[in-house]
Amino acid sequence: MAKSNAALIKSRLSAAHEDYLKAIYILGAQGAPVTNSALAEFLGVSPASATNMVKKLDELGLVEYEKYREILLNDSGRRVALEVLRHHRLLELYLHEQLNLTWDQVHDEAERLEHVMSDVLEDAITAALGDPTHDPHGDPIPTKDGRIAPVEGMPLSQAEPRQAYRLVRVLVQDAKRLTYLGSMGLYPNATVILSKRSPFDGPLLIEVNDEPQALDYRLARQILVAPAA
Amino acid sequence: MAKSNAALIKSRLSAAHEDYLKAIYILGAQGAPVTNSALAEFLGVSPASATNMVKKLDELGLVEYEKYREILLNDSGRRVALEVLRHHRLLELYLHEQLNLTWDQVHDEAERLEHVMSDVLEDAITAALGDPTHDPHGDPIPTKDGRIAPVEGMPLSQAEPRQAYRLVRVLVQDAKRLTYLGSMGLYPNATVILSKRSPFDGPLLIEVNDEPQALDYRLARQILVAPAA
DNA sequence: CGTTACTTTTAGCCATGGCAAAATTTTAAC
DNA sequence: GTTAAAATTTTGCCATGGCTAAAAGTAACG
Ligand SMILES: [Mn+2]
Ligand SMILES: [Mn+2]
Ligand SMILES: [Mn+2]
Ligand SMILES: [Mn+2]
Repeated sequence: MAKSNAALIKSRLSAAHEDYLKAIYILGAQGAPVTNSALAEFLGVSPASATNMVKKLDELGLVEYEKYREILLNDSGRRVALEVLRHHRLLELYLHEQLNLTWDQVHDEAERLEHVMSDVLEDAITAALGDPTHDPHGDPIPTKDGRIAPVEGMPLSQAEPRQAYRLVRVLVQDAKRLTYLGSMGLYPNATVILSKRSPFDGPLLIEVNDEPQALDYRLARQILVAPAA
Repeated sequence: MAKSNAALIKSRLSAAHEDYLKAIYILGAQGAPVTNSALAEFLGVSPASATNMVKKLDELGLVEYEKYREILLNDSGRRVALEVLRHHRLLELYLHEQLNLTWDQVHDEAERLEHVMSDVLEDAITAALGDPTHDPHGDPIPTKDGRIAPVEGMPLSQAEPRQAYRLVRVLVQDAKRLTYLGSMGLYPNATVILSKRSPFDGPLLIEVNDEPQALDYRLARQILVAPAA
């Protein structure tokens, strides 16, 4: 046979297919079952459109799917999803490190580039970055053979007061919020100390690299930290 | 008005639109009138498909077109074409210079990336390269405001024997032939001397950076040179 | 356990950008 | 000028990936 089955499948996948698979992976990684409506909302399409595409992905042998049930990636689908996610996060890091795009600019750019990147370019970027493991938001970059580091860290909202933590990951996606967090120095590897909690899920008083800052509780839940080394 | 007319038009253009406009520009720049069949062949689509798209481009106000006649870009269309061409050639150079792709790999990659590159990325690449004027094949890069340097150089096939020339541009597109030319050192800025012509449009004996080489006449016609400084 | 609210699928539509085959127009040859 | 060849357009088709509205299924509540 000239091509592997995997290569045959992959060559037929459009950007839409890839975004759906990646979305199913990301939603699944968040713990909850992947429903049609969650998928549709995540991708900004109608539920009818999501049903339509999920049926196609099932026929292509990329997801396990039965009407009205949870949508599950199978091994083939997960492999594709992780490859696209690798592209995305490598691109985000490259754009940030080598081309000085800000961490709130890189997502939208990577969202398009991820679908048109050749293997040669993927390898060139990997080499230029020295085989990196995490993107600018602290998200782990899947390896070329489809492995991905487990989620580390706990929400800053649950940190012990007065302990020094290292910021490991920012789950915030919104560009404006990222800009704001960056203005406080809340990037991966920043040193963060929780000085004081407010009652009623109120704002946290924190120190970021020794600077005092106030941080909204909802944002603090989306910032993951680990005890400082 | 919130957006300029130009911005309104541009936001609706697909990769297909952009490739057609770029193709019309490139074919036109080669001197001959742009016919439907030439356009179809250049893009690898059927003549019916080309007709269909050209009609759309006419309706969008990007080309001047009347049935059975030559296809002409108007100012709007030329502006778009030059912007896409700028993307293409900036990308080719960036991929070659910064990511070490070979000059025969960059075209296919740029052909896809050119359509999904934001203004921010374009500017970042421009800055990283120091506002370059020519791509790895010696093709001029249009400026951001849509100007493009005129074609310089004469075909190597018409060079004066024993004179030192500087290679300025390689019109060859085929990846295999580019690899071959590269193996002889026939890159832009190489010093080339025509040692001897063969009769009957036969091969040329040349010196490339002081190394003797034999070069097919048909390839020599696609290599442009200028008298060495 | 039946009714209601919610989710999901189905049905039918649309725009895009391809194609092949047939019809038409232009061009070239006589 | 007529005719044959070549180029171009028209016609009708297809796959893709959206959408809305209507139908159907699932789940939750009293
Ligand atoms: Mn995407
Ligand atoms: Mn990220
Ligand atoms: Mn292109
Ligand atoms: Mn080029």
